[in-house]
Amino acid sequence: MATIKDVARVAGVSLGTVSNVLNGKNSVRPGNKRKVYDAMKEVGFHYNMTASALRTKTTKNIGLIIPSITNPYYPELARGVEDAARREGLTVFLCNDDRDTEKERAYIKALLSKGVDGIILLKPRLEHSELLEVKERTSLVLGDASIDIRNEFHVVNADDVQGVICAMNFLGQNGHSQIAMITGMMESYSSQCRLDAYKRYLESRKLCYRPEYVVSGNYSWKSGCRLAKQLMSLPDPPTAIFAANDMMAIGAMKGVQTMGYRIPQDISIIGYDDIEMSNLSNPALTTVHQPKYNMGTECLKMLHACINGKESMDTTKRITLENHLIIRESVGMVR
Amino acid sequence: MATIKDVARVAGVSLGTVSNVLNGKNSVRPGNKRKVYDAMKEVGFHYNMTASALRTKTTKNIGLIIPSITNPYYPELARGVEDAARREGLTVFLCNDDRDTEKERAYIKALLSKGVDGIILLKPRLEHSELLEVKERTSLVLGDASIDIRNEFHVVNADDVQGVICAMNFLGQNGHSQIAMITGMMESYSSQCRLDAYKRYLESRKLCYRPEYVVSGNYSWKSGCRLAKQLMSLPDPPTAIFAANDMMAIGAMKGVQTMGYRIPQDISIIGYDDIEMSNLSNPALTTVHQPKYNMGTECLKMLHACINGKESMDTTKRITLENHLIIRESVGMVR
DNA sequence: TTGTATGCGTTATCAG
DNA sequence: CTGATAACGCATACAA
Repeated sequence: MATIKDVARVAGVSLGTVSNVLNGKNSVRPGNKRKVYDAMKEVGFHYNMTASALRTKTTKNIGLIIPSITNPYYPELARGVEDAARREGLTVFLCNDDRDTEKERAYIKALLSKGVDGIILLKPRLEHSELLEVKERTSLVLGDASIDIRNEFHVVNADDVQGVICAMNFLGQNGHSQIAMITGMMESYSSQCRLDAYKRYLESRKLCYRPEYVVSGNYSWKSGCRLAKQLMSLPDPPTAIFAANDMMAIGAMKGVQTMGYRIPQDISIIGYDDIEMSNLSNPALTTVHQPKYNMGTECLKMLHACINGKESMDTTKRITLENHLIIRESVGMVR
Repeated sequence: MATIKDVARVAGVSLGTVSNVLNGKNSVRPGNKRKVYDAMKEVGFHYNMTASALRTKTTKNIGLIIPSITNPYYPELARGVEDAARREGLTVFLCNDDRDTEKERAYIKALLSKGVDGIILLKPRLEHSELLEVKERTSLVLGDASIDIRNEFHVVNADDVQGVICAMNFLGQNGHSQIAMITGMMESYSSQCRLDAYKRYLESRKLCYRPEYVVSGNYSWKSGCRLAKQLMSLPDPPTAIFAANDMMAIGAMKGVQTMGYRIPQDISIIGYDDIEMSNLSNPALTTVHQPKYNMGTECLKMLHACINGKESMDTTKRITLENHLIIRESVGMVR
């Protein structure tokens, strides 16, 4: 394997000079630059980033830890991260933590050991103190994270309460007052936010909160299917169901349809996320669009700023992205 | 940042000893081992894999290059790779090449420079000679790749012709003889395989091949929707449509439904891949299941074997995984 | 079993 | 502008 040493020898210049042309330093005589390039070709030189990393203490690698790549929400976000990363010359380690704290910890440890320049951690499960330790050792950006009161972390979130209000308002405009909710897993911060926003909406409209209208799923279509059936079996079933993600919403559609209900004539269904498949359900799903790709790019931009030390006092430490409603066919006027 | 040097000093042993306990060499006196561990805690030691990588020339990192993470086919495969990789202590760089040869080349170059121990390349677009160069520099496993006559590469494929035959047979059993096909992009090797298999099936059944029944999509649901409509507008429309992936199949369902056709009474539709969403279409999609996750784990196993030099003459260089049919609701007896 | 010295391929420092 | 030389943190021969 040819090294810059070989290049230097063949080019008849010194190590330092080769290194300089490699790093685009302009303090190299054009003639020498030429010679170096020729020599690189001649000896078949390949730059070794590992050596560079050891010396400079920067690897140009970052870690992205997501709950699950199988959940269609995350690939798009991951894509946003990757595209933005490539623009900055960064390569990303993609890691699934399966919503498992141990796995999350293990991946962080591995990434740290590999000397990543930074980590983007989505839906962090580690507790405050551990997160602080990570932040001590590398640049850290949190996504979909609960608020840290003390403003200690860099975080980018989507505006859950605004998104829920969007959906609930639209249901309200369509005359719905009996609105059920299929929440996500309640350990999750954003699930709590969404449920809170749901309750607050009800309050603001002087609608009564019915505990039996709130059920908790696990983001899978199967749970949506099962819970929707359960909801529709209530003595006084809802006229609309709001699911905390599209997978569950689509499952819910399937569930109520097998019971013989028509959507949206008999029951309205609204989702959250706007995954591609929500176009394809029958009827097409009305849902809250989350700016997934943008969340990814924003995460990376923020991380990049941290890495480059532009994260001074005045730098934005917190970004909250807005959602918006996508009106399709699954919501109708109340009967 | 504490190094093994610090640990050695604090533990009162030598550098080499610390290195030995780190690498699990059993030739360390228990007492010393203990002292080393204590010292590591005391000085807050963190292992630096970059340094190790420079020295040993192995990074424990690998690259996985896929066409698109947004296509629901790949996340599951990627997941298989990741899970198997973790078991081997490998971390994976995930890269999307967007079916763009330039991007593919760029990613490979970057990965090589980062010293990955191996690369899994899915649906390779680079030509033979370039691939050979890559193989010179690192371990390489190809997935979803066209056959290399000379048996020069390690490759894992799904059995396209067997999968197509599965689908066509099932259609045949249901009395269909007018079967249209929505293919993938014809630059792709597996698209060609599938089309070939389709033609051969027709031939074997003495059915005539009608060019107007074969249309070419781009894997998106929109193309499936458009092309299905086109197919149904033919003077003599087909009784069944076979789409080369589920996204197009589901799009096709949507398309024919908007034209007023009922599935499967008026038209049967069959897909390929068995992505999760195919459970959720209405009616549920009958499709060919591809062992996506297994393809991922098999790719990694093979790569791992290559890395460890077990890739001698007798080692399997080629694996072909079987598909199987998932019968749901979108195919019916011909009217 | 343990210690010492050397090198992995770069970058950085500092004379020249 | 260029060249020599010393790190970076670890692994490995080899000597003890």
